[in-house]
Amino acid sequence: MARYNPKEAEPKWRAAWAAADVFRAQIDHARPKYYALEMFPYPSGSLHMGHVRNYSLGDVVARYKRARGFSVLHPMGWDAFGLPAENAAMERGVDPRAWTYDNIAKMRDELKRLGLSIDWSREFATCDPAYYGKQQAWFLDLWKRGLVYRKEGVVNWDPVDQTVLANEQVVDGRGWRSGAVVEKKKLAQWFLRITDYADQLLDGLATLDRWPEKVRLMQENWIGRSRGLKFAFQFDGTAPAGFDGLDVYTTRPDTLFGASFVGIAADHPLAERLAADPRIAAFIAQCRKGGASEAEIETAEKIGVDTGLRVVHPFDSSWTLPVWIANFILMDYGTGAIFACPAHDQRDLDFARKYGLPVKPVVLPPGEDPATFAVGSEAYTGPGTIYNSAFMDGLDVEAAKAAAITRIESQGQGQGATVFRLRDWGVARQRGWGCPIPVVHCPACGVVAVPKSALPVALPEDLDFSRPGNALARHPTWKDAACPDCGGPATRETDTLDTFVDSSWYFDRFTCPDADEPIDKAAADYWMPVDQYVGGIEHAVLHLLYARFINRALHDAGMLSVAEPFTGLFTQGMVTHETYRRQTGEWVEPSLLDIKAEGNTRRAVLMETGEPLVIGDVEKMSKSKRNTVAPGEIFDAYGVDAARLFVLSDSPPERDVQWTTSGVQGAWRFINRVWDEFDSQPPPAAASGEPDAAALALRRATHRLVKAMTEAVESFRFNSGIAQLYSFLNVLKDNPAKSATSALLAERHAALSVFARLMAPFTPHLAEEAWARIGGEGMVVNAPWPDYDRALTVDEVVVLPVQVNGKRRGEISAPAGADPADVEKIVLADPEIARKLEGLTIRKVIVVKDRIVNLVAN
RNA sequence: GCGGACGUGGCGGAACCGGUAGACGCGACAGACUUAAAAUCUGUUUUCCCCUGGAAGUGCGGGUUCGAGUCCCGCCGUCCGCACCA
Repeated sequence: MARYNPKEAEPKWRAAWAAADVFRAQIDHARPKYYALEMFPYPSGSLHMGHVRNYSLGDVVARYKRARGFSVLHPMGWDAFGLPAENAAMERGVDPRAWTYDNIAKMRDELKRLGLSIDWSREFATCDPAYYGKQQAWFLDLWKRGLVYRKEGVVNWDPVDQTVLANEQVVDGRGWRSGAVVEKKKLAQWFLRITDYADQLLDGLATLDRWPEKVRLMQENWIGRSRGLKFAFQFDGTAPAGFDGLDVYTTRPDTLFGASFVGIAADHPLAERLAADPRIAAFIAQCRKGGASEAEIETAEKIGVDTGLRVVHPFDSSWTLPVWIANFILMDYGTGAIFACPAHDQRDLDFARKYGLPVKPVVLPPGEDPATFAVGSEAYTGPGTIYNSAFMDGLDVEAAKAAAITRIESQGQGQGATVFRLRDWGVARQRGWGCPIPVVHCPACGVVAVPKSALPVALPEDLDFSRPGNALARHPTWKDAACPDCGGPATRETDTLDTFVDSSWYFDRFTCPDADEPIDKAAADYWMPVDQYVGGIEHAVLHLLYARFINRALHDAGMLSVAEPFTGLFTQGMVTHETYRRQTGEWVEPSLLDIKAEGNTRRAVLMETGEPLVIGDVEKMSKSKRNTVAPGEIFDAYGVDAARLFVLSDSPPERDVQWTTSGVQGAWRFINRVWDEFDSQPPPAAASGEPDAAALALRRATHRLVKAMTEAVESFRFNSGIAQLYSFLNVLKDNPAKSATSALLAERHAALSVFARLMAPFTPHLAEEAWARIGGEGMVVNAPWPDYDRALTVDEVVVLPVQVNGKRRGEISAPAGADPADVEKIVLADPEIARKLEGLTIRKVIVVKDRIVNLVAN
């Protein structure tokens, strides 16, 4: 049997594709367009299996759509700014620019080796001045439109990376990259007004019907829209200087008559104003000390201090409420102040019980008696009828909310309000390896935009990264500039933009990588939106929310016609591997060990010494657990197609896939068996006469395969599709060329031609080699996806299982589409089934056409 | 605590609309080829039993239905996201 030789075939076909320039994307209004995109990689220097999976998945889509006649855009670039380059520079004394471009060169070679259907002519890196200069241009446009502002504010400070983090980049109170506990720091910051788009971003989710429900939900929760009432309490007696009233926000205005006290955050300006009182000062200090980590919040007891101030109830001027400072109220949500209704809010209840404050129920649960209903240690938050509430008595919760809002509005004390959890996006980073914010600070004119003619504001060549901190800020001359307005001496802004800004519009730029404007509208109008975006779930709220925001902002600035950038999103699972440790606890990498199987148990030993190892959990491939497998080594051993095939075949794409050596060997075996079928097929001979039974059966199987594969690819069930290819190969093996009639040989040739086209998105190199072997015209990459005849996907005679009372008791054969009455006759005439029915009377016969027969009998 | 997803052989998984549960692959076992091994090929492989057949079986307990892995109710478990959000 001839072995398939990927070492020879794979480079040959990649060269052939490149020579024919087949993947160049071209605007062609005669054809439907398709934009397939995978999240672009950070150029870390080496390809890992996660990349192999991500880009193989996207490549299946891109190649399939090409074969279906779409004009396809499938580009690639590099998310190239960011801290790893600075860290490499600091640790090894290399230049971050050189380090990054070297890594890009290495990874480009590895990616090209994967045989992806990429239009490489559109490649760029976000650290190219030609890219970030255009980013600076639209940044200034957004500034002009009021979407960029500077504000002194409390920011999340990562003490390890020495930079500011956005809220989205703080996970469990720690920096998303460094893992360091985040500190609060006051700093002048640049913000993008993402909150202006909160409603749009939320409502837009409803239109994204080809996004995973999970991601839409995560964004919905992150944006966190809530509707309620914002109103001001008047102080009883003299108001503290500078305070007319006390603004609070509530989603439960229906419970206003259950008010017990008013609470403010420790960071609230009023609390700070009262800090002259040492008791209050001490309490504020105590609150600030408390960490923001998950565990601390979980266990933190609700504590507070009474300010001594009192405010007047909005619906009863004779009723006053005490004002407390409480640790469970957050300054950065709502107004940083609440009115508390302990009977119907658990936090308020815990607090009220601790400090002996009143608990007065105002919502009566259905079926409860108002005379006896009482709240114990659990607040009642369910539906019910309002009572103890003057003008709201008898209303249900929703009606009471509306009534309370109307009354407050008519009193001029406040109004219905929508509040978001989403905060504006702090985009400035105190880093040298990033896109400079294109402004100068002039002592006379203030903050002044750099004119577009002077863009890009490029990074200097000679940044010093030997020490932590902002290399740009300490550069001796770079920041010196003339003010564009008055010409006087001024200082450049030394903050750079968050790298998530870089990745928020690269897909737009891919449509026109050489345009003078940031986005060429004609090109973007043709290609956008991205029809299928593929990437990891970890970007569910970071990148995917920012990109949606920026795209909308650019749309509103007239640069784009499309508001939502990605109409289809697919989030793929991770690549995992078993972990192995020595008895001492040290991790051992897979290449150093041997797995021995005894029956159903497996044992791992160190290859060199035979030392037994502990087989641990299956986890995401990571350097720290040493459970990685280098793609390059797999490509060398089995070829690229085997690696692609395995990561695509072994699990559904959205789930994690477990890398195993035996699995990739299975894929390699399949490739050789496929090759053997093509290799053993003699040159096409004239088909002789009518196809015989075997040929017809093969034809039907082929049409069934096309149907199954088409449906599997369309619905991202690539693993099932590949299983169909495996099954079909078994059919081919059962009809070998060497013993075939000439009619069957002709049918085999047709089947192989279909097979080559169906496997092309998955194993593109093998498909070309196989296509050439059977004399296919041109390259398979240019061959159309095969069609199928629905009539041929069903057999003429179907085997129907026959159940008696729901249990399988036999089967019969019937013509496809046979009338239920005829099927019933066949069933009743069957002696085997008659035997099973002995002593029973048939009560009912259910015939499901071409599927099953069920006899109900007793 | 809130929200969501998922529980199927030794393993990854299939079963798309409620219609033969376990496709396909991996592993294991047996056989062929071989001096031998690797590779390759052929076969078997959910469990149990009184084995020409039969029973049970998709986390557990109920329900709907002629028929449930699939739908409904209640538990249990695993994973993910958010988390003092007023």
